[in-house]
Amino acid sequence: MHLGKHHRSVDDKGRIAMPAAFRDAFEDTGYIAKAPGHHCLTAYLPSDFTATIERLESLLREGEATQNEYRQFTSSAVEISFDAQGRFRLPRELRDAARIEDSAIVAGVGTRIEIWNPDLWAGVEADTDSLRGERWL
Amino acid sequence: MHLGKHHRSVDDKGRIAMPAAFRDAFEDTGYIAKAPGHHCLTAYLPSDFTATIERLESLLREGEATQNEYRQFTSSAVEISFDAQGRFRLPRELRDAARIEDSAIVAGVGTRIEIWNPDLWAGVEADTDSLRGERWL
DNA sequence: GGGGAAGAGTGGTATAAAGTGGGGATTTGT
DNA sequence: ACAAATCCCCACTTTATACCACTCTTCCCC
Repeated sequence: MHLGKHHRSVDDKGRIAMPAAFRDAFEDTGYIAKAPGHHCLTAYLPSDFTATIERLESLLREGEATQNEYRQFTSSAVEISFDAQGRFRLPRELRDAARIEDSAIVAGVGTRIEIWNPDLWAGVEADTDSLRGERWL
Repeated sequence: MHLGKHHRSVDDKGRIAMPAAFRDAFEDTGYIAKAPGHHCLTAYLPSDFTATIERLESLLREGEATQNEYRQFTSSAVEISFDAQGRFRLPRELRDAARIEDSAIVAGVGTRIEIWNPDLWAGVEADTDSLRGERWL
C-alpha cells in the first residue's frame, strides 16, 4: 500500500530521488512505464510489473487486448536501478511523454506509484466534480 | 523480457547498433525475419528462433499452417552476428521489406524484439483506439 | 532546550560505456 | 579483372554510471 504525495526535483540528467517512504519496497530494481490513457507514469515493484505483463499477455491470447496495446506498454517500460542516494534515472523519452522537466510529483496511489508533471497533478486535485466520497466513506 | 524503445541510425552499409539493453541476451548470433502480417521485422534469440520454427512446423503437420506460410517465414530469415561495437547488418532485402532507410526503431515487446520504420512505428503509438488499460493495470 | 548523529534530498565531477562514422583490406559475384 | 559488397579495425562524440561533497531536516540523547 503506497501513500503520500512527494514533490521532487529532476536534475538535467533525469535523476529523481525515490521518496524514502517508497524506497524500502523496492529491493534493487523496479519498472516504470507510461500509464495508458493518462498523462503520467507508473512505477512498479518487480513482482507487480511481471504480474501486470502476465495479465496483459493473457488478455492478448484471448483476443481481449491488441498487439499495439502490448507494444505500447512494453516498449514504454524501462527497468530502473537506484544509486547510493536512492535516486533513479528517468529516460528522456518518458520525461517527454509525461511532460516532466525540472520537477515532478511522486504519488502513492494505493496499489501503485505514479509520477506526474506538477501542473498536470494540480489538475487532478482541481477535479472536484467527480468527488462523491459519501458513497464510500 | 525485452523492454524499451530505442531509436537507431542505419548507416549506408546497413549496420544497426543493437541497444545495449538487448545485446547481452544474444551470445554471438541471433536471427531476424519478417513479422508475418505486419510491416516490421522481428529479431530472435537463437533459442527463441528454433522454438518458433518448431511451433510453425508443428502447425504445418496439423494442417493449421500452409507451406507458403512456412516458405515465407523461413526464407525471409537471416542469421546475424555482431561486430566489435555491437552492431549487426540488416540485408537490403529485409530493409526494403520493412521500409527501413537511414533510421529505425528497435523496440522490446515483451517476448520479442521488433524493428520498425520510425514513421510506421508512429502509427503504432497513434493507435489509441484499442487502449483500455483499466482492464489490466 | 542544545548538541550531535543519522537520514533524506540535491548538485557536481570523473570515468566508463554506448552509439556513430569512416577507412581499408578481403571476399564475392559478374 | 573489375565492381560491389562485406568484414575488420580505428576514431570520435555523446550519454550513462559511479563516486564524492554539501545542505537541511529530523530525531535522539544528554
